[in-house]
Amino acid sequence: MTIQEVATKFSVSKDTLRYYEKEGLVGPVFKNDYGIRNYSEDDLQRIAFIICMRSAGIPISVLKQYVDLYEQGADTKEERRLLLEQQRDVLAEKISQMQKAYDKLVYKIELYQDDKLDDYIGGKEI
Amino acid sequence: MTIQEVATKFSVSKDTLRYYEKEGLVGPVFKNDYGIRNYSEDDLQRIAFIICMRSAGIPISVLKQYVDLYEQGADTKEERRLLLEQQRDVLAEKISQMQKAYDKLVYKIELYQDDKLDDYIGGKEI
DNA sequence: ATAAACCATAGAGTAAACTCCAAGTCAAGA
DNA sequence: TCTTGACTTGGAGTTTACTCTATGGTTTAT
Repeated sequence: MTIQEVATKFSVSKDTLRYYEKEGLVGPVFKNDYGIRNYSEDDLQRIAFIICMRSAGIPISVLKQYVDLYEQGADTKEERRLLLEQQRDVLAEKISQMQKAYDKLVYKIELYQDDKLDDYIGGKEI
Repeated sequence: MTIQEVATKFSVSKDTLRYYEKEGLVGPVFKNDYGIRNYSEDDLQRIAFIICMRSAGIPISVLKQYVDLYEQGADTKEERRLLLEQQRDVLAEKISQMQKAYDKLVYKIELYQDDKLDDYIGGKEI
């Protein structure tokens, strides 16, 4: 699969794919005699994982750590599990924060619909 | 309330509070003869709102827009409600993305607990 | 055979949101 | 009185994650 196809499939730019590879999150992807990338099924699965985690805001540095552990082999399983558990907890916290903000927004929108909101600068409810 | 007290109350840095003020999200906060800030109750409510929205990832530019509309008075109510509705939808989408990533993490952790994960580089399941 | 349309690399540039620094003012305690 | 510590400002610096640019090679259609 060419870089353009992968980029389209995952709705990211080709630059981003090359950037992830340079950072060691993906690949190294196989290249033909002219240096053109040809993504394998395994590459695609890795990319899917990375993009999913990135879309949730998990930093590249953490994903890089995980990938590095993975490439060190079975000895690091425990460490990898721990890392995933930490990130799961971070995500849970973030989701709860966003839910709070969401609820506040919904409440505020209701106030607007009921025309119950202050109109003036410095009012209690912005 | 002094800047230090506010910073402690909301677990942000004093620099961040001054930065928000410079960007026009908050205040202008009242200053005494020596230029020292004294935050009012209204300032605190505004700060609570801003920090809640920021913690959910809503950009400063969008919050600035909202604040600006607010300060233009009652004529902008409709526009403000629309803006909030848009941000509510953006948040909903983000929460769903993060939930997906969370579920994937939980599943992966289960695999680790059951020792069902590939150990080798390039394996299907990273 | 030449231009269009891909691909490549290295490295510079960008945007967002802080975060830090230098230089200075003021108030209180030893 | 002098030092310590909290505050001020303007502006520079940092981090993260891309994104773009310049330059150049390869295939394909006219």
